[in-house]
Amino acid sequence: MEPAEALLPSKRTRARRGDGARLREEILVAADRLLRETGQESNVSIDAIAKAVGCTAPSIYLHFPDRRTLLIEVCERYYALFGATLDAAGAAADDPLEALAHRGEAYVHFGLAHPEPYRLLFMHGPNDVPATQDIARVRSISAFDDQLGAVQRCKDAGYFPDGDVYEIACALWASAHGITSLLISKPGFPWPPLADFVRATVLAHGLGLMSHTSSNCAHSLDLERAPIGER
Amino acid sequence: MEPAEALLPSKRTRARRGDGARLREEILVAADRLLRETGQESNVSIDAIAKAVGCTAPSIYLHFPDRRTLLIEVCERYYALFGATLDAAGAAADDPLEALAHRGEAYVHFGLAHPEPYRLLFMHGPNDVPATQDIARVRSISAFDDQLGAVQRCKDAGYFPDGDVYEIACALWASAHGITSLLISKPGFPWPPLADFVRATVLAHGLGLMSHTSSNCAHSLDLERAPIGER
DNA sequence: GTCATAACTTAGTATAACTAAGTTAATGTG
DNA sequence: CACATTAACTTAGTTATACTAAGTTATGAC
Repeated sequence: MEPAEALLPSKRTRARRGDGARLREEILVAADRLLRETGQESNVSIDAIAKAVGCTAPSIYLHFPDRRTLLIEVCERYYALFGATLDAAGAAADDPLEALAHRGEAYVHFGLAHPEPYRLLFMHGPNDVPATQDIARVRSISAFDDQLGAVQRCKDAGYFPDGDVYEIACALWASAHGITSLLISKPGFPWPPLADFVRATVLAHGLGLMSHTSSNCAHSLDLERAPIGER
Repeated sequence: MEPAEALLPSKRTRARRGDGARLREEILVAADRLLRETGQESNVSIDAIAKAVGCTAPSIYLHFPDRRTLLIEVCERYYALFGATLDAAGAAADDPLEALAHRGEAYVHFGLAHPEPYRLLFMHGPNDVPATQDIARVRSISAFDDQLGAVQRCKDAGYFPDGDVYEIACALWASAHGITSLLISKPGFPWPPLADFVRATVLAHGLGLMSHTSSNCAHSLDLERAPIGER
């Protein structure tokens, strides 16, 4: 029998050999809890996490290179469910354009339900965390390829005959992101009702690109794919 | 004659009485220079500013309550020109819908030309700086009222007969913001060409909301004004 | 038992924002 | 023109932060 265990709140027992990942997981869980409870990334300090876990601060650096990378991993866990959520929302509609609107609404709602993760993943500066610049990861967490599919189904149904699927997917992403991020940044602004806000954007694209030939506007859209974004 | 002036790089002479604002101005200029030179808000520390100005760190707190408020003021100076820039871009077009597209392009270009100011003013968290939540200031720096006017001119020209001007203005702002902020956040992503990107969004709104009555989509837009944004 | 080493801790550095309390010098007043 | 007032600024510090160097503990193979 080991000596009387102290009754201190969170005295961790050292992990078994080969089970070092246990602490790693506890760190992620604690950081997530702190993020949700405090609602602000800045409150999730290394010391706060260590205290919550019951280990010391330097132990965290055995499992994560730095604080930001740790936080990004916490946030990315939320977005593991993101694609499935959007798909489920889209599947509830028969019409593919309607499905696109549902996906857009679901996108915004998901972002608003988890504002700080959204902010860290999609509203950072270009040099904040290298991981957030990895294109494959960006495509993955934003469910971009699913979005391409959803737009393609619209095109297949005849919705935007002259539109470029890739560009429309980007434009709709940008719109949904714009709504989400503005609502997160400026919650006090008198925004229109959210559902109509999203729907108007999606339907505008759907209808506008449909009636493209009847345009009374001087310029055609002449869409083309770009290899890389230019400043 | 005063004793031999040291030849140190930036030995400030104390301001005259009643001219305390001189240091304030020098601080703003120096912070702006640092922001542009380093390209990252995090590099513009109080110490760095003080060193650049040639004063000591605490002197800065005689003129600004905290670092973030100071930085916001630096950024807002950029956006003093914003409204005029958008107006100029819009004035170059005859057709009001075309003008709206020009405004959108100008919006994105301005943001990309000054990414860090844009980021600090429009991509922050809700609790970062109180000043960024002031609705009047938000309307002012984003040139929202001008945008309302530009949308109204489209409606007057018959562009979106069933559309709500306020909601369309918000939607177009969100789209332009979405493009701008995603390009800032994810510069490595293979975005479509910027001009077409913006144009497609604006024209989609213009054309889509025009052809509203001919919609083959089940739902009408039934737009209505909201008093305040709900989560 | 013993020993290699995975899993941690102790003690510290560096840099950041911000503050308390003092000093310097410009200027209105006698 | 002395001199008191006080705006304008400094010196010296506190606290909080991310992160590191170097040590210690205990697990489990032998």
